[in-house]
Amino acid sequence: MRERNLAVVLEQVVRCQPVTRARLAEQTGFTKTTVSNLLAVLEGAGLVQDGALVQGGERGRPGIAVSVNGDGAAALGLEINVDYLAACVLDLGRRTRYHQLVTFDNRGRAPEAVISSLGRLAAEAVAAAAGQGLVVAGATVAVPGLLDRENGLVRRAPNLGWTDVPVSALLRDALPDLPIPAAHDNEANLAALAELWFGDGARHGGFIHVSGEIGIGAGIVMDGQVLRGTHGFAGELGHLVVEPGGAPCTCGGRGCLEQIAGQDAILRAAGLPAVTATTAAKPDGPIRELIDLLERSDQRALAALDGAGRALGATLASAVNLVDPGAIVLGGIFSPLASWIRPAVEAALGEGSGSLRTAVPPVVASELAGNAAVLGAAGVVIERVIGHPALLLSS
Amino acid sequence: MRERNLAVVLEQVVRCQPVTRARLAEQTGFTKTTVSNLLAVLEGAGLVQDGALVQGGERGRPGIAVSVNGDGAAALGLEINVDYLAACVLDLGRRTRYHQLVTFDNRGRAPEAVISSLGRLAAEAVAAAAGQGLVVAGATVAVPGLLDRENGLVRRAPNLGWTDVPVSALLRDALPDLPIPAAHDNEANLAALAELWFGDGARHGGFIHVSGEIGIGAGIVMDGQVLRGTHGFAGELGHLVVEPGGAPCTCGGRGCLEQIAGQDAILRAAGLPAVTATTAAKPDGPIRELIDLLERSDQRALAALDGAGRALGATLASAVNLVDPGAIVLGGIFSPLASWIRPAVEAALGEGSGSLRTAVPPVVASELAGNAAVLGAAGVVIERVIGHPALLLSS
DNA sequence: CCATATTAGTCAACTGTATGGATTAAATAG
DNA sequence: CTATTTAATCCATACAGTTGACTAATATGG
Repeated sequence: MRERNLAVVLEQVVRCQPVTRARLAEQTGFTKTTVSNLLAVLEGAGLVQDGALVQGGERGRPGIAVSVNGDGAAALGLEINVDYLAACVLDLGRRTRYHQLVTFDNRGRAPEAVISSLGRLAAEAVAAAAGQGLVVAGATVAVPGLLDRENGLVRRAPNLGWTDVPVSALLRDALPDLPIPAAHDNEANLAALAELWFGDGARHGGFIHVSGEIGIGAGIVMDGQVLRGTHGFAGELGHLVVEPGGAPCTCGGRGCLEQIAGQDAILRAAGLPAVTATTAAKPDGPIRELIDLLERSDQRALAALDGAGRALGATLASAVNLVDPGAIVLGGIFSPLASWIRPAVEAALGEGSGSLRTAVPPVVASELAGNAAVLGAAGVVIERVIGHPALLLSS
Repeated sequence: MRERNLAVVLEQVVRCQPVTRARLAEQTGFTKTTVSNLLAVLEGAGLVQDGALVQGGERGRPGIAVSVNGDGAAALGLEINVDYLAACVLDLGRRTRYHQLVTFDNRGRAPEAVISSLGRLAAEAVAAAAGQGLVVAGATVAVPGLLDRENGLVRRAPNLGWTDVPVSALLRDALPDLPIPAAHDNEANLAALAELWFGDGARHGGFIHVSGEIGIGAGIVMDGQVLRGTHGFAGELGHLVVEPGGAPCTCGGRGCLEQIAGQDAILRAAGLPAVTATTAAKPDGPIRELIDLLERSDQRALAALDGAGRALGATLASAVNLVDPGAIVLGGIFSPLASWIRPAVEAALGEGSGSLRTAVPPVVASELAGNAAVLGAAGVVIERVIGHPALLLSS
């Protein structure tokens, strides 16, 4: 019971950053006494902090501003991707306190070796956090693959060549004991959640985050949660059929979106060499080249993006009819390409989604781009801490 | 706190129908004393009942079987449709205790008049329930239209010709005071929930319930909840595009599924006269005629269903890739037509959904058919009672 | 057949947690 | 400087679930 109420108060503090105890009591329905008691516990755990005096209304005693303690607990976000490893540390105020990305060709490397490297990266991050007075409360790893949440396995990560790897268990060994045990989740889902927590996805209620990487994935966020599906395979936007009977796809189907609007397809259509694996929106790389062409108004490149955008928009129209999102967020490689691809997406989306609804959801570009997954991973930990502050009481 | 714990215990009782107090204590984590106390409260409210002795393990004192009181509280489900009104009463054991359907052409009738008729039907149902010793705890109305849950309005019910009707508020006036205030919800969503609660939808984890009526709708159930979407418009399966550039649809698009696999389209393709409004799967009616043709192996009718099934399957493939359901449930008119339409649906579904996933979800026919919506409406009330038993304590 | 082990359920005292009302603290208004 | 208003805390009370002992009802085994 205490647990739940601690969470309620902490959530409220997070939502209304500097709040007085009196206002918290109003909002949560607890008495002022109870709020004070609960806050005392949270303060003891280093989660909240008293601040300056705040003049609430007109007259009367000013209240004490309570806010989240940005120098207490911290969250470690990790990411394994095809050609890099990344780590970041966020404090409870959701500010980035540390960020590191090391290029690394992980294809074919043994999972244990990769996780060992990741463990070193994580240890550095924990040390850096400690140097800033932060205590890392937990960690989450973003992995590009399908996972089995029941057994804590990464079932298949085709681009890494992994099968049935217990990533979080391995990481738990590599990392010093954390109050919140290490976990892993799908990269696309975490990127979508990052958009919810750190981007402006929250303003739209629910949304679909489209992440273009090697394939095209989508994270569907509704009611503050990712739609995972029965087996955790939801969001396979890239394999919706755009051209019935079109080009064959690796999935066995024909005319999949991925074959038309995927990274390789776009590059090819723009006359650039396709790459087998690459990171979305990295400062250098083939996308940079593509953007150079686009900025020079290269006709072929512009046409490539128009075609991809139309296909993407048509597919998204199906998704909009099914899921009714409040917005479409373009992430991954689509984020830096947004200015060129958005018009076509919006046009096709408008045509395809019935006029029954009042308005077609707006199409916006993600501001997080390539960092979305790591941020989302750290965000998961933050949410855990906020939802279960009791986990940090023992320390 | 009491509220929550009462709900926890009651939920557990519902799940494991005849259970002893000792087993409940194990399952819920409460102590035996607490379980006894909570059960005493629930028994006082007429929600649970002690039964016969039960020999639990090998030796030792036998336990007392606790089960849901089927003769205490009851749920009233109502339905407004284009050409009929329906009511049903379910007890907490989920048995149907009363069921009534009156044919009624509701098109063009004033909402107030319709709800007044519905109120009479509801009053009869309440009286019939009382005659069986049941006390109706609450009611929910199924309405064929888009609704605004924030303000409790039916925003648009095109087939009824309604706009912005406060259905539940009107019904609250028409019905005697109920412990749980009357509510309304979308027909398609309630049908999907009925499949979850009364059909075998629960076995599949999450599923998509396709209800063919005049249009084609879908209720997407995941994690025990309907996916509503940001504006409540989710599940518009009928307006996914199957034939880009195909026949124009009422929604403004072209080549929508509804124009190929909707009731009118199927009837037309089978050489039967189209009807503007009709009830899914009613014993008589055009669907009956179609089934007669099919049973006589009429080629044209068979071809019509094959075509519709292929289109439906192709569309569902998109939905499967996006949402990853554990099953596809064919409801509405598709339920009685399942034997003829399922093969084509499965074939198209198999082709369209990528081989990334282990298995294509099974396609099954709903057993509830036309009654799904009313049952779902009553089910909502049952779930409310089980989730908030405290609401019935005052009485 | 009776003692013992085993399981189900209840009773009485205890503990933790939130509530309610009164109290202290700190500001503004007149 | 006093009255008023708002913020936060203190203390006694009530509620709810836990703990451990106790009674009840069955099966096992000598």
